[in-house]
Amino acid sequence: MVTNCANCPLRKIDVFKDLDRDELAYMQRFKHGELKIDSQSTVLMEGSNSPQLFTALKGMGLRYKTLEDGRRQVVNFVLPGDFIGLQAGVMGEMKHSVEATTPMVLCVFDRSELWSLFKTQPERAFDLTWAAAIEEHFLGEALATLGQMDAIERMSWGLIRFFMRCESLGLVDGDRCPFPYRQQDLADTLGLSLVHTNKTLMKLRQRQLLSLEAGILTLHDPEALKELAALEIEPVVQRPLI
Amino acid sequence: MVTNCANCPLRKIDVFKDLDRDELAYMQRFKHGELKIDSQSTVLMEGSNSPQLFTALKGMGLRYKTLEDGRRQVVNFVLPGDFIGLQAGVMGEMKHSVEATTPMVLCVFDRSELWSLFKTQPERAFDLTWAAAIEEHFLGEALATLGQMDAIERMSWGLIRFFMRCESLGLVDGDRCPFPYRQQDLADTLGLSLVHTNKTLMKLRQRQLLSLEAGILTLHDPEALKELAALEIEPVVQRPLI
DNA sequence: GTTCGTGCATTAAACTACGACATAGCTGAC
DNA sequence: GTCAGCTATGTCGTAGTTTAATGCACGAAC
Repeated sequence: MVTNCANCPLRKIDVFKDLDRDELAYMQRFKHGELKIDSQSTVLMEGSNSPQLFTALKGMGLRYKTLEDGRRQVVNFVLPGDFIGLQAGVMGEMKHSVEATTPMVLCVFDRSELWSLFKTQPERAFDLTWAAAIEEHFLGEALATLGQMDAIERMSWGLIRFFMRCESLGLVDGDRCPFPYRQQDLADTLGLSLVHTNKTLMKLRQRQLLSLEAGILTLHDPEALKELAALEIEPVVQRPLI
Repeated sequence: MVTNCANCPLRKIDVFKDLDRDELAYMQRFKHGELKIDSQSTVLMEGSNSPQLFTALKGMGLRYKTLEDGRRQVVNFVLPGDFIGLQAGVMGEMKHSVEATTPMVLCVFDRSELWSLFKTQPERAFDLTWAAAIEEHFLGEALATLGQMDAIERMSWGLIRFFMRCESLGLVDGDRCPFPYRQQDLADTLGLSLVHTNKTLMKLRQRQLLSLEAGILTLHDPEALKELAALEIEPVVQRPLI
């Protein structure tokens, strides 16, 4: 456990960088531990009584909301380094859950420890807020996509965005990156039906812009895709705003 | 100026509560000042070189993104107490702007002061992060709305959400609240065309669920609207998560 | 006062992108 | 083998967009 936390990506993304040289003290202070979950298992983050916050360490998944009638909206893909849980429990209506699409390792720590973090480790708190700002920005962009763009634009946007996130995590090999999601997941991300998602993917494949099979996404022509996405996409900024 | 900051809503929403008894010191420490803008004027928040953060003090407006081809997505309505500016400048593609739809008063302070806030006033920093979490949650809900709901559901959701925000600010009089927006603004919020927005509004009016005229929104049957919005809406929580 | 212009709400008619449904193929699990 | 879950395509209906015309309030010019 402790050894695992030594190379905890929390540090990698600088959210808790330089926390403490003593790993044991780190564990104790934040009461955090490791949680392994299988592929396809879900973590429900109900209302404010979700006492825990997570950071994804390994694996991939997705974060989504469910409506009572079964409709599902994927809010974002979950990649290593992502901080999850703050956004739950603010208001109380839709169910907010995280599902692993590959085996995952999460770093868990107690929500009650958050306040002490702000008091004792302002730098880390600052980084955490910065992470929230990045997420907020991403959601605004997603909102514009669902509100204004058609199927092809949405698909291009979604796949490029995912690819670039992988890129910044060093998960890209040439023009290929892992993509452990089903077309249904993509549909629920982009606000399209499964069928239409499939057809849109086909169009892009036929235009030789990408291929998507066996959990591998390949972008043959990222530039053309960016054109289609109707926006000039810049890489994700990692550095703070001071 | 200083007197104006004495009843600065920053305190009201507890983001900067109990900052300093001395208003002058408050002003000096955060180099913040007052900015009055007319109705229909806009503030552009380009990339990371937007050096300022705002809090809305008085009036209403909207925060939106613009695509190169002119399409516009309203991200959220701006009401007194809203903290704006963190989300800009993280990545760099769509233009992010704020437009006043009534005369507004903003409280401005320097982005460079943010870091000192985290070091010296952890409680305020904590509240700020909490505010970001609320916003993040709202955006997730908006995303689910644009991705999964049809026109009537979207309209019901949007108007109820706005009404409840007004409620929590004490701006509601009976079943009426101010609504200083055009139908085009609503359309760009909900991802609908202007004509369809109009038709949808008409349907809801004919069902006696609401009326919307002369800048006043009246909800005759909030319960029925909540049913239509396909979600059980809870009031916005103001208290922190410790 | 009339006349024009401008901005917004309203309504109707033509067109289209997308969803619903149905069906079939493909793969791996058992 | 069968069964379950995912992908692939075709047809058709509809919820939505686009365009355009009308009305209506308000202000400026004269």
